[in-house]
Amino acid sequence: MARPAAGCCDTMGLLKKGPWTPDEDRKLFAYVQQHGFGNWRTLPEKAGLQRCGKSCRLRWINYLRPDLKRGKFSLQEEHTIIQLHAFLGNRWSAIAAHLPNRTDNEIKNYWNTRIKKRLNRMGIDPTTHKPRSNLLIGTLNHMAQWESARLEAEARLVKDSKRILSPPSNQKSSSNSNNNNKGSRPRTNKSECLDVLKAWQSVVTGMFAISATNNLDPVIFGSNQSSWGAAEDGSIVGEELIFEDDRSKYTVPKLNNSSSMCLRNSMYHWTGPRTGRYMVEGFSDISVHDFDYPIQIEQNHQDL
DNA sequence: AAGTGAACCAACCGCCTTGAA
DNA sequence: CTTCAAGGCGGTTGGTTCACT
Repeated sequence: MARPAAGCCDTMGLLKKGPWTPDEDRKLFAYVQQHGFGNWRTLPEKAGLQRCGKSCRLRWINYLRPDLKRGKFSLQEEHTIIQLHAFLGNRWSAIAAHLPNRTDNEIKNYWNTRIKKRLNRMGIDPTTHKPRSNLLIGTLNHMAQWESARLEAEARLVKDSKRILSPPSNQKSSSNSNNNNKGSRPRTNKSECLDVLKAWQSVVTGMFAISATNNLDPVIFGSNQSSWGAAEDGSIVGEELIFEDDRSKYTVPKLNNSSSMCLRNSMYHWTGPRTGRYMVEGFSDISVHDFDYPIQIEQNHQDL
């Protein structure tokens, strides 16, 4: 095919390239306003521009079009982009079709410079929208250790419970030669395994807290199958963590006897009574999976 | 104040699709 | 059916601005 150099109708190298000047913008805008853009190839000459038609078209579509909405993307727009990208992939024009007054170029830039990086920081593959395996493996190893410790502690609890229940009432544990090797700390019905649970909670919430202090987005780890429940006696201590940046507010509720945390469908899910708060605002795209756990989402006051 | 790297974004490049001849 | 022009699209580049040291 005797086709000119791809991408440009300027075969002689006579046409201007690079940033548009205000004067060029005025000429293009005035011409399109008056005549419309019938044929981009012939438009530059008619409009008195030393540009190729393709360049004019791009300038009009991405910058001069009067219906363009410029400036910061709202949280709602960001949600839409992430969700549509999960379905459509890098089909920017298709995504742009769902975001009135935004250009595909703008969305593409926003994705590549911000959302993509953020997802990466969170250990989520921006292409597949799933947790990255290496992070997952590391996390799973870590979790496996905790799970192992938990099971061990639970086994010890059961064992201790039997021992506590079995002696006659007149025999105190402090006088029991089998039970005095670690001092005479009185037993309570607070199980030892709860220390593991507390530690686990501090690790999990710590992840979020660290993320917050580093001005990063919360990290959501995920896997499947493994599950973890909260203490049954409600003795876990710790406060609900709330932190926020200029756009979002994140809440990590404390675990107690009426709430629990588990892994399912590659996500952590907290369950429990409604607190009026939400888990991780701003990432509903990530949370939208076919799980049957209610996730509280509270709209931020700033956007939406 | 100067230097440096990161972040941002406009614009370009090259390939693909579409529709007319 | 083939060819070709034009428009459309996504990837990439490079200049500018910002933040930090």
